[in-house]
Amino acid sequence: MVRAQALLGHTLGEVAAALGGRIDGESRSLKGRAGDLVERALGASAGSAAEPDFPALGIELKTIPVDERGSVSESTFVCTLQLARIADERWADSWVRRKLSCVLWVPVDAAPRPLTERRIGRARLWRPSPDEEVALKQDYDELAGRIGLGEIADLTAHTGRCLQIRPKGPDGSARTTALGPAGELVEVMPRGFYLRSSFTSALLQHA
Amino acid sequence: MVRAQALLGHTLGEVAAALGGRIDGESRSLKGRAGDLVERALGASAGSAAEPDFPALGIELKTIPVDERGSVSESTFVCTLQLARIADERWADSWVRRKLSCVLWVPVDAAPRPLTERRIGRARLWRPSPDEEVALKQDYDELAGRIGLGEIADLTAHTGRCLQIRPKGPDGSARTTALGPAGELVEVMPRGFYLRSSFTSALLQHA
DNA sequence: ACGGATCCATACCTGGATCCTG
DNA sequence: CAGGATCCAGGTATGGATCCGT
Repeated sequence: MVRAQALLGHTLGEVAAALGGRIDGESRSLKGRAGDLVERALGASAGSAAEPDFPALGIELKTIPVDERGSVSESTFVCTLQLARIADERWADSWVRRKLSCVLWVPVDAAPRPLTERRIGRARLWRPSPDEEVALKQDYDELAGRIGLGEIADLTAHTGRCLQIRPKGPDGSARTTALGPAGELVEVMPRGFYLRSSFTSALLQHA
Repeated sequence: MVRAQALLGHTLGEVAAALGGRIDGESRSLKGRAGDLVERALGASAGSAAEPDFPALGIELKTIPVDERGSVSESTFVCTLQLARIADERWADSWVRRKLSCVLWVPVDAAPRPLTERRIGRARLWRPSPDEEVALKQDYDELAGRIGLGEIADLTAHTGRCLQIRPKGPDGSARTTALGPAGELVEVMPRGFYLRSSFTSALLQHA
């Protein structure tokens, strides 16, 4: 937390310079760079799989784009759908719940200016409140239930008040195998769980 | 085959130049380069997994180092041991057999001179003869049997007349999980199947 | 001489997210 | 404006084999 507070008010360009890195190029070529940069700045174990960013602390790190009033401007990716496992996994043991059990949110200015000039906001360490967890569980159960019924191909991002399912892949032609309504194999685009910005905006206000 | 014959007598440097590539550096930094180069020269689908190099033809491509008399100077890697599957897989359905069912051998001069100066020999399209297949099957059954008994940790490259098992990994610290004699989990170095050079020397003489 | 150790290229997967068009 | 599409980095796995000490 001390390290995270120390970033408050600094631009991403300053952080990059301090770490000996650069963040140049088109904005669409920089999608994950702010996240990578803050991971390095805080000493997270980058790129490791199936573990929190700070394994010893059980903390997940997320940068989150906010406007001048503190509203979140984009949804937040949580994790990939594991189509093979989701039918057997209850909320209590789900990857989504583990990922969201303890998150360090680091707001980053989302104004339309060069990444190097955007400033880092006040970091918040968050655990879901009882109300938040109920809301997440309800969405999860509904989404997982529909997948269990083989309705994955018809599931859109419209379902879910705080948690939704959206495509997650290199492009629209990506395919993975899932089970259809009659138990048959169907090819669908890989998906991921995302948090709606209304949910993350609210939790940042509370925290 | 026409393309493969066309390479006869040319140096790897000539082939690299024709393809717009280079093969510089220390010899130990060039271990797989001859193979990569000949793949490109013959239009093989490089790097694809679980498929032959020429999927439509069912042909596997292997460059093989030979001395001036045509003797093979190194063993030939066949495939990785899949410790999880090998207990259930019979020779007839094994990855080893599929890999070796039809191979285009492209001899490459193994003399101790720069890779660019080494010459390509006469390519042979090979299928195992009945005798060769019996010999391979016997070795495979013995090796797979010992693995099935949980003896993987004690298996050395001494076992097998034509097919052997040797380490295959980035370095000696690599580890994978296997089953020991009492069904317990043991950590061992990843292994691969290899053909002894006596076997490949003989098959090149016949072909 | 050869068994154990090692080296490179490339594809693939996961984790980091934001882009952008109807 | 948000659902569907996409972009980059980095680690891991696989495929190409030969190196090299005992």
